Amino acid sequence: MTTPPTRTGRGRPPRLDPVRTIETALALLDEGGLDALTMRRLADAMGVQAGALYRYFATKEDLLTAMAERILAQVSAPTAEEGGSADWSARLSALARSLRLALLAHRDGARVFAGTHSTGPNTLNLADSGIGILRGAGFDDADAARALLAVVHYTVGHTLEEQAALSPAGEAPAAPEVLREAVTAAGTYPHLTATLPILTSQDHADRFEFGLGLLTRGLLTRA
Amino acid sequence: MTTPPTRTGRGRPPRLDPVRTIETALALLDEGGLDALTMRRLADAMGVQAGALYRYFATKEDLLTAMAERILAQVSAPTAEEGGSADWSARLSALARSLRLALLAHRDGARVFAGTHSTGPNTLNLADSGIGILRGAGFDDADAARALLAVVHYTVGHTLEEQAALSPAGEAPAAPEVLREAVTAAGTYPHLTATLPILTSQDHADRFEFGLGLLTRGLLTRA
DNA sequence: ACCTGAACACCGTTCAAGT
DNA sequence: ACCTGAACACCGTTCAAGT
Repeated sequence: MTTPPTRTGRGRPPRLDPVRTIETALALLDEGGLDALTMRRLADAMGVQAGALYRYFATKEDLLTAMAERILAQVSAPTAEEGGSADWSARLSALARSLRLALLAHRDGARVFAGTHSTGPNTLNLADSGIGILRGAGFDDADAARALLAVVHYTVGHTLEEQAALSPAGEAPAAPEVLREAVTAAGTYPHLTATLPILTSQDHADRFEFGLGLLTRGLLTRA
Repeated sequence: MTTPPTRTGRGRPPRLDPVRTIETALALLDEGGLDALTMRRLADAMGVQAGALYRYFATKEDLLTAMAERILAQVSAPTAEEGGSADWSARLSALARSLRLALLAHRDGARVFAGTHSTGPNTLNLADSGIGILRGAGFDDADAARALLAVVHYTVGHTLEEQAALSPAGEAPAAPEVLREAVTAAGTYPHLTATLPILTSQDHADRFEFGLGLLTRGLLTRA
């Protein structure tokens, strides 16, 4: 209890360890968004010179990949009771919802995820359990894999847009206003005009559920 | 025929016009990808100093938005004979395929599209005709709008991934190798192991069609 | 009106040198 | 082994001044 914090080797303990660095980077992400996350600012926050970061991350992209992997730690693979007994479509939906929430948990989380290609355990677990749900439901390998990819791509595409509409945080006139303006000004978009209330709605959860429902019901016709 | 090119006003004609600037920017995008497209390099290509670009585009983001709008010019709204007589699900699928191809027509096209929010005519036409197809099929306003958004989000998510796997162009070991390595090394991903051939397949058109089929068949159960 | 020149406040990355 | 200091080769953006 009174041991100095993390004194694993001899020599003086490094000021920089990858785990703390990734967590600090996520904190900076939440504060200022992806564009404000620079190697220099991260180094500052870690009390170190910028060049020192490169002993643990070869490039900024490597750092971002590690961040994406860390973000997916919040995805709960539904092997537990919550989804273990439910039917396959409910379990697949739960996985997709969990992915969306994990991405939403950090500012620009979807951008970080979409811009990297992690092959870490959290990422692979997500994919493995998703495909497992579908194979367990009787889908063949090709259908199970392609269906999981479709669900992930939809989820990322949706959340990317959801966070883009969210990130400006009160700078510009905000997307809905701009769209309403453009549509009404032109006057040549009857279907956009009719659906403007839905298109400018901020009920992103509802939107997400609708698309997710299409995918799972489409899958159901194949089962 | 012998008139000097584009002599519309008096005074000397500007060296910089927005249309040529956007086209040059797209050419630079195709050459080096999004990360290599800088305002300075674009200025160079236009034979001008970097600051001069700011008379026509307030920020780089504005330029990127104009590029996204230009990219969508290749999307053919299926009001013509190709899709005019087909049923609504075929027409909606044709629109989605057309969007994917337009994004694929430029390097990092999906990234440019996903990172911007154009309200130009090409963008609005795409959305209006998509929603129009669905309303014409009998869907109510809410369902038509949310279905079109789902299709667009899926298409963007898919194409983002498709181009990410494509862009490196032979630098790193390429995504499929890395994935195979990570999965086989861990040995704890039975479903990934079983579906590795599909997951590492490069038949992106097939993958896209599968997800698109899920969405349209899911929609069919609502019609 | 349109563009130049030059600056401001930054970037990611590398690498000899220190401790 | 781990980090500093300092540099290299860039960025986006602004703005007085020229023509």
